[in-house]
Amino acid sequence: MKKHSVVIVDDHLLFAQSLQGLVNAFDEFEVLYHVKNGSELIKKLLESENVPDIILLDINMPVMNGFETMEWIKENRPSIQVLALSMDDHEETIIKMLRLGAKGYLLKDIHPEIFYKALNEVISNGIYYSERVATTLLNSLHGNDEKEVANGKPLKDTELTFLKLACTEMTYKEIAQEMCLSPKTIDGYRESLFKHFKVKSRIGLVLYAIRNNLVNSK
Amino acid sequence: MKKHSVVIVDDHLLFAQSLQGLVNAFDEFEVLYHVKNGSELIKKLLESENVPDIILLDINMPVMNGFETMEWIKENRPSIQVLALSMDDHEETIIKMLRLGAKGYLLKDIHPEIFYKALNEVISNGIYYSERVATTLLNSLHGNDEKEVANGKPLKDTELTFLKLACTEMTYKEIAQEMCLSPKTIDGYRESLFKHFKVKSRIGLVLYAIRNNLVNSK
DNA sequence: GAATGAATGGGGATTTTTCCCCTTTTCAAA
DNA sequence: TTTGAAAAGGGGAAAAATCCCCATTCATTC
Repeated sequence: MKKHSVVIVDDHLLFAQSLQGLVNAFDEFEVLYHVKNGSELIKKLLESENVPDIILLDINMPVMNGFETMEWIKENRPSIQVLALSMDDHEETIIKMLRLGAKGYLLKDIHPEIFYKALNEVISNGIYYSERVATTLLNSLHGNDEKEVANGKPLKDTELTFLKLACTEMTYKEIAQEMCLSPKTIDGYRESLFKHFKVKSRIGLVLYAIRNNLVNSK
Repeated sequence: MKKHSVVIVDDHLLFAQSLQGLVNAFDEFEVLYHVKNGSELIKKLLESENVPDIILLDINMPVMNGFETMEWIKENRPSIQVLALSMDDHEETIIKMLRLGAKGYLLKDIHPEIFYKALNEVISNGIYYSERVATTLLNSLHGNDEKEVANGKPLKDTELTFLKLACTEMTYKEIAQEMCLSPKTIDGYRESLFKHFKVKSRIGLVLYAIRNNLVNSK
């Protein structure tokens, strides 16, 4: 029986190496290779005709993160089953990744047996949702429509730009100059995002953005 | 030859399991057991007379984190060599952990061979500093005295309490009420921390606190 | 006892943030 | 071509944050 091939994309070498050992311990799976980020993955995929069955994709990586990488895979190698792999259990991150086409979302603190189950499920069913991820998805649907819009709708480019700058020590006046807009327009963005995220102050906005990975916190 | 015994403390089961496989693959080491947090570790240490040689200690854990656990080990099982294990490469975290008595600080993205080297070093030399950690330590010493004081001196309890509350949507007035102090005293803390951390605004303070794990960002 | 320094707190001014109500411009759908 | 919604921008005021200078208390040290 031919083993299902797995590729690991994770910048934490220790984790990647350990994970590779774990996967190889399963009879049905074997690791083709592992790479440190999306760029390296794409290079490997382009230069090799050996297409993996499954990609285990970390989200938080330097150089090219999981979201960008997922987009590329969806566009160029749609047949590969991608399982997102992250420590981040925030709703927005999970939803974003699944919308981009990931077939499952594994939290790094799951039990190895569940991990094994996930690999099998994604091969046989083309999808794997853990209970926790399914619950998260349900919760996001059960909220009122307002919240659904709030958490599901992607931010416009200008809003995201503003949000990133709001997560710095710049004043709104400086942000306005930076974005070549009137301070009043910036004030409009601010008010809009306050309502959108249900926060009461710029501090709340920054905390929300960081907690939900809308900006790089580090 | 008796193998050196290793205990893993990490809430990421997948990582812990994988790491266990890696350690067991080394001839000189074997994993005694792994636990999910500090509380479980202490329970195991107390009920078993089999004292491990090395503890691999994650820092970010629910229930009982790495700092608290380290303090307990230093107090009650000082003979055990503890290697801190974290994704967090921020200066304050590293220094805090080493001051608490960790014999080394491993970043989770290190190469498995370096990991192997670290295990051996901590057995033979009682200490292992990676180049990156050593550099971080050096940088923290090479800064001017002001910075050394700023980054090395632990915060007073009141300041830390204020800092945590400042990382919420509360106004200073509300924080003052919460801490049963005059708003003016709070203003003093604020100004002091601004200078201490070289930030210009409350936003800057929040970002600094989160980036340096002075508060829980999530 | 005097000096030093930290913790606490006040006065007061300026800047920034926050909020609400409004107008103009733009741009695409009807 | 109209119309309607979204984006951009404005006025103005209240609240919060920021800053600087200073007073009191209290313990420690010289």
